[in-house]
Amino acid sequence: MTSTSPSTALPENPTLDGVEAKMVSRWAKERTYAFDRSAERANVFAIDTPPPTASGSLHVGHVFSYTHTDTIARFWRMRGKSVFYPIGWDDNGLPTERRVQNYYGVRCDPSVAYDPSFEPPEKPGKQEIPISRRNFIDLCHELTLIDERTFEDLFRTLGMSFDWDYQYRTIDDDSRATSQKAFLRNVSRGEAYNQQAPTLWDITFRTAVAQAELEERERPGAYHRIAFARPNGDPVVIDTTRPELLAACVALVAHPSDERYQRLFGSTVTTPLFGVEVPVLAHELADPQKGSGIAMICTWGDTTDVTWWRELNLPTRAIIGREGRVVAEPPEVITSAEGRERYSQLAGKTVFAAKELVVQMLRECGALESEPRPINHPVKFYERGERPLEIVSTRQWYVRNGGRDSEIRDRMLARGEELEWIPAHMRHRYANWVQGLAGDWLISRQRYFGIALPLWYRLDADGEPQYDTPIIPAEASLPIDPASDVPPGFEQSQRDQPGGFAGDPDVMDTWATSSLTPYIASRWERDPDLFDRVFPMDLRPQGHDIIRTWLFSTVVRADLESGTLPWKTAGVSGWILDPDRKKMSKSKGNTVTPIGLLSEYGSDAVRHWAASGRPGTDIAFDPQQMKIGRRLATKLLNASKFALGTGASADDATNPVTEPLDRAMLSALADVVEAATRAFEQFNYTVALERTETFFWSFCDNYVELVKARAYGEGTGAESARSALSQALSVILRLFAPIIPFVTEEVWSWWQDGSVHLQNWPQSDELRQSTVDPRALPVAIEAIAAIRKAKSEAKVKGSAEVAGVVATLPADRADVLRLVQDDVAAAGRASTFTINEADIEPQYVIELV
RNA sequence: GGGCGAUUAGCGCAGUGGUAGCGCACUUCGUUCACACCGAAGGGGUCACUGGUUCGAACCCAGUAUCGCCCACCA
Repeated sequence: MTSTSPSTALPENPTLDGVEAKMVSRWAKERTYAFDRSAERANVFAIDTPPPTASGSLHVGHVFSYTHTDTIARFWRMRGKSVFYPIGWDDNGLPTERRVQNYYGVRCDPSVAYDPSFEPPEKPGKQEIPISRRNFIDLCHELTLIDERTFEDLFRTLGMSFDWDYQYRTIDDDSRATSQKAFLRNVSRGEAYNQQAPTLWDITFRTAVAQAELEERERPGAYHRIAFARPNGDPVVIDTTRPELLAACVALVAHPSDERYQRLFGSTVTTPLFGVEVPVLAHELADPQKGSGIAMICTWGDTTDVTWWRELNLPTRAIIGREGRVVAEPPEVITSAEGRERYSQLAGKTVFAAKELVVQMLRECGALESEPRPINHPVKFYERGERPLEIVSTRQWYVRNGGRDSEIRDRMLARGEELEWIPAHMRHRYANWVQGLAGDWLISRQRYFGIALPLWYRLDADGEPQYDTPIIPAEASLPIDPASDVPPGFEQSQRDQPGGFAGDPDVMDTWATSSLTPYIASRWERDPDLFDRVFPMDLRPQGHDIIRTWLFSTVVRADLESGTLPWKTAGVSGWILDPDRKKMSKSKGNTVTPIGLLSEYGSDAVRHWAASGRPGTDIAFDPQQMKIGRRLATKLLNASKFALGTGASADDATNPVTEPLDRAMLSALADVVEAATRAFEQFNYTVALERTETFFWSFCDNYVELVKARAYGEGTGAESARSALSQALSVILRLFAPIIPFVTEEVWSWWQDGSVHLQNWPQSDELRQSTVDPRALPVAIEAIAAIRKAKSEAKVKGSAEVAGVVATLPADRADVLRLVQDDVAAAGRASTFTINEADIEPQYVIELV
């Protein structure tokens, strides 16, 4: 049989130039990656793709982890699954607000009236322009759309096989309706509640912050030794880093077993400066080793204060307001004229200024036992904030997540056990977090660009909101904006009037919405047919830094709403570290933008580099590594052209493979197929790549060299060679396709129909040869390597003629060598080839011309 | 303080009981004959340390050290 396939059209000079653009447009036009929604659930592979933060920028870390998921998606697609691979954009929340603020030079001021004709300046001015909430939100929508277009271009260039018809935005109406509906279901089942309570508060952004958004930073501070007075005038000295909270002091506390303070428990002392009588109490959390062993409890200097305040039933004397300044009114308990006068000097001051003044006052009245001793200590910050958090009493909405309820906590821990984790040890991070929860999930935020809490409150005759009985909208009316929509049974004129209603002014935490991505992407209750085919999903890919936020909150929501895990497997990816092994992040300024990498090395090269990072492991960024994939892609072009240039075509794959070398090569390839398949099934794209790549280079360097002379000839030997080349190339392209989709598609297009990405994943049994000595290939390689070595040592070129080769090796290996003798002689350009048998290590004597 | 991970060639990394590997970098040689974004042949490692298990340990066990990450109540 000769090569007659009309589809074979080899390029003169194969090149990678322009291949990305060509394939991106072809895949879009042909809808290569469209989800087949007629598939039953069992035949679907559904992925809960992380929606990138639209206001950020994509960096090389995104390229890394998104590539990992894409290889898995492509593998399952070729295995015949209908792959549900949507993409969303996380565009609600504070990051967007900050970006809009900087990009346009504006500031949201809810007191400003809406200006329909407002246009932002060309360039941001020095002074931020105050604009209405509605204008601000319009700009958020505008800018995120621009950003998302840029992201889409990058993802397409990278070769992500998303189905772009299943896009969502976390701020679009569908996401808003889903988020509000899920929240209202939580409310109706008693899983969400509102409460006035001490709240971690960011004074810059003026919003409450959840436990999951905290981070600790080392900050300089100082111990201040302050003397309280016993009724008899004896001093009791405490150490504090927060002397400015003295007016908020409600008690002193020491460890119950601390002998130094035993006699004080139950007695009272008087605060300096303000003359307030406070009790001395005992509590296990007081650490005898810290400071003087006795601490001042204030409302509230830190989370320990909150614990003490709650467990010891102490009164509230909060003095720090939402702006981070001392409030105007002193606590009622300060009654002395002197105390009230001192307080009035503090009122309105920032925490920092108040601290200085209190220290000065203490010094003047002799209550400062010694000068402040500087220390460095951990201080809690909002992860995006720049000033330490304060604790302020506010009313907020919470969702029960096990933080205050051991039954729910145990259930969430069980979910963590039920989930398959890749890599397995990430399971501990989840358990660690859930076990350490300090309270329920605070989901309300005092911000603008977010999804509104879909509630109103009745106002009583005094205009006070009735928080216990919120007015809940009908699900069909969602999404709603309580700031402009009017609840059923009320008139707009009753807004904010006594006896009328008020809209909840807050928005939901961004995680309250992104915890619903499995519901948003699968169009929960908007498209029940789709939902049933894809939920619960198969895979959640994500970074390990957001196990405590995105992963955990998604598990919570699915447990509460559906009583199930949201997905079967969590694939946790590692970080990209810079060459100094520090995590790359924008704030450190050590990020690498992917666009330059993609254009310099090509998408396949960058993907190859990404796929060489094992699941879950951090990897140091080194642009040198991009060259490996580039070289592979180039090799694939040239080797394919050469193999097909022998005349091998798609039709030849059905020719009988008769030659031992060919049969041994195909059997070795069958082993590779099995290993790669097993690896991919375990999400290990790295091992799949490594096995395929090793085989491919040996295939090029050895098998193709050994067989080329025969393949160019005629007869059964030539037909066998061309069949083996055709089969092997087809399989190799398919094995590589998930990792390097561009070059494989390019080569496939030269000689095959359709997209390589829609072909069946290769099966080992199609390649496995029933009668073959598998040693034929390694023995042939050993022989040709010996000839090459002799030529290299003699410093002659590889194409030099060889007068004769004498091989001496054990009888059974000699038999194998005889099977491939002609191929070796041809490839080595040896005119005579003699095989002797002896029970020694194989030995080759090469006589050069 | 609790938890998790890492430590293998100059650099980046594979290798989980059977003769230490890959890529980059390095050395030498080789381009009309698929590929210079190339090929061939080389050099280079007490597998962090100390014990133990085993016929045999980079691998299993115990401990130590160093680095990194996560968590924990900031006096």
